[in-house]
Amino acid sequence: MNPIPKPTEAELEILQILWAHGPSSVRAVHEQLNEARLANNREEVGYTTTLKIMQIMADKGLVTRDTSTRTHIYATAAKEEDTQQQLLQRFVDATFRGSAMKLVMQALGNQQVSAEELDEIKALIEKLEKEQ
Amino acid sequence: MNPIPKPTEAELEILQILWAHGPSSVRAVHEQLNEARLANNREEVGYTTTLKIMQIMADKGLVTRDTSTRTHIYATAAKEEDTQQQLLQRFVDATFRGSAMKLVMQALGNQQVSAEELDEIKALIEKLEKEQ
DNA sequence: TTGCTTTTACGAAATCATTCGTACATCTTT
DNA sequence: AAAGATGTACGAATGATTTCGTAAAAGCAA
Repeated sequence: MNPIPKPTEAELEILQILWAHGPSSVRAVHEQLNEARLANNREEVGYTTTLKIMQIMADKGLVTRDTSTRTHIYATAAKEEDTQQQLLQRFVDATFRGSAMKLVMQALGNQQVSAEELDEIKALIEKLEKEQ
Repeated sequence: MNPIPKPTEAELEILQILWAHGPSSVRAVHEQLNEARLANNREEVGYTTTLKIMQIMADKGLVTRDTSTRTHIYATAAKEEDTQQQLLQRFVDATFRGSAMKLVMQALGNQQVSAEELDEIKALIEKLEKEQ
């Protein structure tokens, strides 16, 4: 919950992989990373680039690592939801001048949200309204 | 609607001012900018810094400018909602692995949204559900 | 053991964003 | 007209991020 240093784009990409796959070696992250990049026609990067960024992330405290074996194993330092929450706050401020409501309206209007998901959101709203 | 080059943080800050105030001179933007920065205890910047960034924005096509008088007047090249939509798409992909629903749930759960705004969102959801 | 592969570490280049100094043009005031 | 204020243009310094080459250590295979 303590404010996390803001991850850069490359760092966030790696955090996503670690959240999705759990603690991983640099090799495993690197392969996932380039797979995702290929799927989005972006440039692949070299192995030592991925390694370097993960080392920087460890320095910054974005990830922890187990160095007890030769192949170090990296894990995220913060929960996905906590990090998302902080990034969301910054994004709302920077892009929607602080209005979470505008962001939600835009997201609902133009992004892909299924009928079931809409129901879930409605249920959450009703729960929130009761709490007030 | 054509994909806009991704604005940097400094550029987005200036876009916000232009959206809020309409076409403006560098001087006017600069004053708004430093006022906002002061209010958030961030560093103020020099006039030529603001000028330079706005010139770069014109080069990139983020803004247009009227140079027919000595004091150039800058205006945003894209509508606020269109730009927000594109930034939102990128943000959802980068931070919520593409799940707009997760983003909305997080935003509703932890950001400040008033009861009236919740009602508005609920109304939008019901409208969307009818359309399906 | 000797050579091949995998891994980490480190440093430096390349790239991108931000900042500002300086120069020069134009307008305003006296 | 001269002085001062305000404006644009441009280039370069600074700082942050990303990229990768090279080296050394550790493990593996013949």
